Amino acid sequence: MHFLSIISENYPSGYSTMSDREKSKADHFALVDCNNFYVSCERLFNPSLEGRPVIVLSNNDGCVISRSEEAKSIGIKMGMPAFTIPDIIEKHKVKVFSTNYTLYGDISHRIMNILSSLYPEIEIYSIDEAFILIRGMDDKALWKAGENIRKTILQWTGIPVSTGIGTTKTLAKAASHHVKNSGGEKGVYVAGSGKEQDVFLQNLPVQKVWGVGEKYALFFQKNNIYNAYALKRADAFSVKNRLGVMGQRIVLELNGVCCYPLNNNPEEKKEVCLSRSFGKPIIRYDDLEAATVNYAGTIAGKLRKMELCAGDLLVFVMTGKYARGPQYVNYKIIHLPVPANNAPELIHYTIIALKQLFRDGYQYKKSGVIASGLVPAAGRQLEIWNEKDHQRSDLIQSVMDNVNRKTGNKSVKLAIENDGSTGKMKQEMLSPKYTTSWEGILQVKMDDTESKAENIV
DNA sequence: TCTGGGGTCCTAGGACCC
DNA sequence: TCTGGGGTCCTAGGACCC
Repeated sequence: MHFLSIISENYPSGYSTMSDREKSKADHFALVDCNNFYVSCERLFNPSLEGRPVIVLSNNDGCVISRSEEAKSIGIKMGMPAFTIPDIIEKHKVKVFSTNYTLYGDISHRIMNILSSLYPEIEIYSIDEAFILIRGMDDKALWKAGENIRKTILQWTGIPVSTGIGTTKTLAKAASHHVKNSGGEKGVYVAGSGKEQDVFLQNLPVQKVWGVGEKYALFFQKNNIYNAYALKRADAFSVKNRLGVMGQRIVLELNGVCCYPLNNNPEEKKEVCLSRSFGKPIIRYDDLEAATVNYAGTIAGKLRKMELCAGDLLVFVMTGKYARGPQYVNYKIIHLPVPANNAPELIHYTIIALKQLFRDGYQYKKSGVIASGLVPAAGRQLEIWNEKDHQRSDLIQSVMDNVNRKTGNKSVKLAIENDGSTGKMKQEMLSPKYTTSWEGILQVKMDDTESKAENIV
């Protein structure tokens, strides 16, 4: 049965009735997106990587998470496990990097600063993307603005970006997708309006529309909707019946009805999570505890930085989902008697949970801690019975924080926190922290005939 | 041997209340 | 066959994002 067989031929009433002229000058969203961001970061400090296939791997050197154009063209797909492609790497001399978040985070920060100096109405959407609001420009001016963004960021940081522009975030996303696939050398596309926009949307497969994942794509295809244009013309209310408001919003946004305004003042986080796969499977309880306790300690630090306390702690453990042998996945939620953000308490409850979760005879591959029920540290409710212990833990923590601030990171830590060697990640091809660590700074050698940059670490 | 990690939002259904 | 009805709050799980 095709639930979407009623396709609305006319614009549903109640939608925007602006003239084309008014529309063209309306507010626009621009999505600025760094091209192959992690690879571009690696190339910044290693020019010999230009023109070569380069990839960056996820934690534990697991999957491919960033690819240069050359790597894409030889068939390396996003998310491929690295161990399945040694022959391609060998044959094409692919340069492989472990992920270096310290470096990428720092470059990202610089780019976002530049962008927000150009356009103060900005929403940082991910490490390599931001939405900005551009007001009162016509198409011609929008193209110019996009080109200027690209030129400025390239000149000031060396990172190439592309910009997609449209009257909603979904249209801006679609435009950005178009830039990357059409190899537009200007690095800009404006979704435009009328016939031109229809053609552009017809060329966008429905599964590439922002908000359409595997399940939604399947549903649309079953209903003969294969591209963004067909989805735009689908009846928003039929879609809502089957997919809920999320589906409806996608259709509305494609029609230029804004459902997702710019969020330039993101509220505080709702949860903080830290989890890792282990380099080697863990069998003993002590090792599992040693690895997991550090996550709790790190989360406590993040919470203090955000001036938040956690009301609940979720601790989980799991065996490798691809491993042979018995499988085990379990979690435990602990409601803290008093919201906390000091390491001693979070670690205390993490251990209580872990002891209940641990079963002998399994090869653990991953564990994690999620803090939720976050409340502002200043306004938290104290519980009279626990106040004494609580204040003691807070005091210990603040003394440690003070010492660490003066003497450097983690020079004082709890005895139970360890050096992180248990369950350590595999990172065999890590580049230096070029921009955030003295040891990582690039050294330049000059002689009479040539100049070359190399890093001696 | 080797397959990432950190998020958000929505919804259905259960518990509970009057 | 029929067993009250309506409301709120919470939570687990699903779907999606980068």
